[in-house]
Amino acid sequence: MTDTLLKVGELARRTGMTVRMLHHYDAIGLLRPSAHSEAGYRLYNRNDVARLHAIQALRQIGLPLNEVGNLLSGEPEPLPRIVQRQITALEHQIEQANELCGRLRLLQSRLADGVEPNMQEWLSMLSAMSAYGKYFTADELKKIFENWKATEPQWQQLIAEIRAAMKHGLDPESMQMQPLARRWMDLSVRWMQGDYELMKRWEKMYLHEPAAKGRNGVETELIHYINKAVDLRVAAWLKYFTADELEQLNVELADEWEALAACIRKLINRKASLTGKPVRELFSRLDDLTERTVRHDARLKKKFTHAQATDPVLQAGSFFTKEMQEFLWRAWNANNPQSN
Amino acid sequence: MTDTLLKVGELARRTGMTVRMLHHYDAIGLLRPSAHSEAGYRLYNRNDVARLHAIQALRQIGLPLNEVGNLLSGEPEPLPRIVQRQITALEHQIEQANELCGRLRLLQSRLADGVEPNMQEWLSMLSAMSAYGKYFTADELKKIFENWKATEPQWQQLIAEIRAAMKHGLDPESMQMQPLARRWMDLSVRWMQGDYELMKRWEKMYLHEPAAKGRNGVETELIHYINKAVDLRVAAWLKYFTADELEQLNVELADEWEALAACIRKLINRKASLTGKPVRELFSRLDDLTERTVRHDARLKKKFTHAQATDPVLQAGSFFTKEMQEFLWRAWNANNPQSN
DNA sequence: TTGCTCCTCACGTCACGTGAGGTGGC
DNA sequence: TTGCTCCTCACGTCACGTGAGGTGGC
Repeated sequence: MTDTLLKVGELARRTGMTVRMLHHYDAIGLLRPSAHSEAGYRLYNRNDVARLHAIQALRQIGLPLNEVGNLLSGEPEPLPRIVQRQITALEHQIEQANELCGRLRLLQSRLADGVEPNMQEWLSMLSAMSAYGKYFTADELKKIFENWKATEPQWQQLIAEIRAAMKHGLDPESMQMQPLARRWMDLSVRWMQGDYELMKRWEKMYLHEPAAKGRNGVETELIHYINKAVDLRVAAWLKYFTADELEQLNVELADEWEALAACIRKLINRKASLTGKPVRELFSRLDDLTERTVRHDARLKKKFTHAQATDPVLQAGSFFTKEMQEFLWRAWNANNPQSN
Repeated sequence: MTDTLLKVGELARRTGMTVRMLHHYDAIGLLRPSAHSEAGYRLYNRNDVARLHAIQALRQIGLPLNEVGNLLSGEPEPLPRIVQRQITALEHQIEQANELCGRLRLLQSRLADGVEPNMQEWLSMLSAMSAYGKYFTADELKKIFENWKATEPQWQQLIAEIRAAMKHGLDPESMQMQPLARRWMDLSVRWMQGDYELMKRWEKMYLHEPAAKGRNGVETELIHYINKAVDLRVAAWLKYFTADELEQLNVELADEWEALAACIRKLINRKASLTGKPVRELFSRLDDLTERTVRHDARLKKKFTHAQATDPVLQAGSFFTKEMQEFLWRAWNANNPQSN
């Protein structure tokens, strides 16, 4: 059987390449036609065609031309390893693309439920997104944004109050700031669904990435201001608990503590009997809530009660006002005359 | 407050760019410093910095520099649409990467359970993979390969028999070929899990893509040869059924039909009484299997029985040999003297 | 003679990296 | 005077696409 010789155009048509590609492969020495006609036409024989098929196969899996050339000239690197490398590279690339895509979708959905922003707004949202992207995965961001929507009104209210305090020149370490510190902490926990690591990361990002603030973000000074109050509160807790113990406490019961405070207020207002049934029921609820807060750990419960009863900072930041705390104290003594 | 002017190096350091990038942006007119020092140093003011941030944000989402430039010079195309475009493009890119990655993983796993092939084998596997990729998704291929492993021994056996018949010059449309045609069809169905569309696509690919055959694939002529027998068989069925009706038949009971044939063989060998209990039980099993084959459709059952009893091609390709069919006929008449 | 295929330069792409060779500011 | 930063060319990258200008074969 005679060896059929193909000219470039013919070979190109049969293999789905362009003539230019074959010229290029010739130029870089990847696929030299094994013969030339008298007029200088490239003539490809059966072996050349086979080599071209190999080249196409290797290109398919994403190898650059020089690696293809090396492999075909008997480079020692085994193909399985190369395939593995390509898989790893592709996986990485897919992950990157997925992350970016996720962020873009978030951006899109945030647009969908707001007003149409102008170019400036858009750009700052974009900047913020890429800043977020340095610290959080798209999935984390999705959760954070969803929870943000749920807690936004409370944040607005709280931030307004903190801003007012700051404006009045109130010392952040004063006792009046403690209730705001407590609310700040509670809201943070609720926003981040109790994930302390996430909270820390958000704060770090917020303070380090100017773009993260966006157009109408909270001023950095406000963060530093409230952090002083928060630090004081945390320091107070740490006088009684280790950091591990603190993390064990259930901090998602703020609503119930508020409700209990409202209940105490009512009893005070209607001058209820200190030894009456409503007050006894109150103590029962207080005990129950304390139990759940310490997750039924007797040792923690003792420390918790002691800290509340002793520490001025914690008392200042309590859900209960001074008046309520005194009421409770009197009621306790009235109901437990033998103690003390 | 005086406008702080930054030199390139300074700006680069603060924004994580390289000096060369800023030079480039200057050269293409994307970010011109608003002033120059006497010595020709680039001096960037606050606005320039803001513009750079916008550029960075827009680049982050994957826009090329010229689109960034157009947007910043107030191009009418709204950002939401651009974001949507980028999302679509990314999704497409992710899909492509996933497909390729899937194919590479298949390749890898096929390597893992075989012997270590040489370079030539590898290349032909690669070529085959990319040919497959034109017709099937990675998921489809995965299923096909898995089922292949399960049916491979039967295929080998069947193909050897067909090859022998071809070698002996047997007319593919002869009656002797019908049992092979039936087995071919049954095995195809089992391989592709009853997905006719998939079967068609595989055949189309196999005949159109030389690379799909690989190193030790079945010859194209064998496919054409057996197809003639298969076509004859299908044509026979179509004399009695519409194409839709044929698709309704349950074709995954080959094993049970084989078992029934073995049972008949046994009865013949031991010269069992035509009216005895074993034969009556046989008819009961036959009826049951027929019922399930036609999926309990009375009309189909009638057609099915009629076709089997009438058509020479179907009889030739039956699970039952001529001898078994005659035995069944005699037994039927012996047990149903009033009929006919 | 008319198309069609073939040939060899050679520039352009995209967003810079990487020198080369030289000057300005403390 | 010594570093450091700055300047302006200018080539290289990667795998070709796209002409330009000309020749060979039926």
